[in-house]
Amino acid sequence: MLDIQLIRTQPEYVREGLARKGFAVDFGPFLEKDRLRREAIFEVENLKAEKNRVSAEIPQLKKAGKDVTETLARMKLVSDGIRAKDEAVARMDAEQQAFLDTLPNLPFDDVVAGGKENNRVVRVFGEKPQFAFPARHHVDIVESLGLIDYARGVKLGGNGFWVYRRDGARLEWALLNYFIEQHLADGYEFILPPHILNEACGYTAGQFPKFRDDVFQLRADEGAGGDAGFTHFILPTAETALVNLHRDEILDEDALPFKYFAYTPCYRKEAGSYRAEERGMIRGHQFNKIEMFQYTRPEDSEAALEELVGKAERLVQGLGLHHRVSKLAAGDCSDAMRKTYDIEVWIPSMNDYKEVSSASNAGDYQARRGSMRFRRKETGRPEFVHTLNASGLATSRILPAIVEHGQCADGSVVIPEVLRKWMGGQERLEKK
RNA sequence: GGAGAAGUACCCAAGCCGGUCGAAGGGGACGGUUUGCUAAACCGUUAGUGGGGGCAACUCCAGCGAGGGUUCGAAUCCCUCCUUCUCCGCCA
Repeated sequence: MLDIQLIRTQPEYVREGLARKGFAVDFGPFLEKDRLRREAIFEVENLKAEKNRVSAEIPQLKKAGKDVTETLARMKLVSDGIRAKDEAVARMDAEQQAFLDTLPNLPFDDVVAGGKENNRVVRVFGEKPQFAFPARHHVDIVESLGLIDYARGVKLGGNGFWVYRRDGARLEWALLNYFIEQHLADGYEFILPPHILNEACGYTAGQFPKFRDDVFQLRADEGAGGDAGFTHFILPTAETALVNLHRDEILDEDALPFKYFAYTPCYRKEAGSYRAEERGMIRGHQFNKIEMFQYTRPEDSEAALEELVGKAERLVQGLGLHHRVSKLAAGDCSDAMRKTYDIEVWIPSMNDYKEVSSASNAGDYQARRGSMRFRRKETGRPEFVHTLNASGLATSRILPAIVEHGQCADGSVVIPEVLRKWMGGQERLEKK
């Protein structure tokens, strides 16, 4: 959610920022409605003040033995007026909130306008691997080595699911261990959150109401639940859980920044997004990811974003995978984000880079939605924190990259050094 | 899953047969007096927050788990939901 005060005082600045995201808006009608809304609030609050005043007098009048029937009748009218005006204000509030909910976050000033085509590569690590033999697709490799069982994944869950087996499961787990070890070494707190979250979590993250259809929702029990009959959903990323950890809290300034990481599978519908070139495990309904998350003071969030990107990059570098880092144009950032870097790893079979981490600064957008604040010692006043998130990392594109980058002529795969201690010391994945 | 009980400010807790109750009391915290220092004692302050109006001083509204309802008036009565505790059942 954007600061309504900012829209009131600098509508043109906000309009321009949103335009860079490709979001066109005219605040004229909004500001006029906002004015009427505040007028109505003023009126109804004056009525309430009168009601309170007279209500305090009634017992005294009674005590003095005066007849209050006329006063009661008059107050009945006042109360009816309050009720009617309250409803009108509630309608205006709801309309205003609905409008504010549609507004994406404002990109930072250094984020360029436009979509994907304006993304800029800021760093490159390593080079594209060259093979002296016909390089194979990761699906062929993992199937021939018995690492991933696609057919049975489909049997169990349908298209978009797979089963890790033997060294495949072990490699997946080794990756997660490698990530966890790094984050612990960097002083991040390890979180294992619930995977089933309530409605408010989706709202705070900025995913609801717009992206409700992208997640798996759980139908409420008979008689319970919200309008649509859904009260909970399965998280599409651990970010959704982590951003809600401190919802409705006022934090100590001294305790900031909070640095968290969480492991969860991510569950996504990915409806209609299947593409032939993404066969395998590039885009599934369930994938494993470790998510990093920070709560910072506003003045610290830019540095925190660089820290998060750096951490994600080092993880990929530790695996020896060729990758690049891009700064996204405004239109390619998620709605809730002010600035985003993507880390993309080279997938030889696709002749392309695929995202393995996205690091973003949400500014106070999520903090406003979820009311996450800290008390500024200098002023004693609460302020909204900034929230940042970054994958660190998603495995489902790392594992294909590892097997394709490390493949040998004999069909075996070299295991990255850093993972071997979780692979029983094995150096290679071989046909058993 | 069933049956009970409870949710009040930073914490504990009174109020709960409706009306100067936005809320007694205690603890804690903060400030002060006393003091060689500390402690103790005593005095004082302590609803934060969100939202209106006002240049401002200031003022008003909301708020006793959440949301509705009854009433001129609700912490107090009614309904729904959430959470916690106790007991029973079931179970990894």
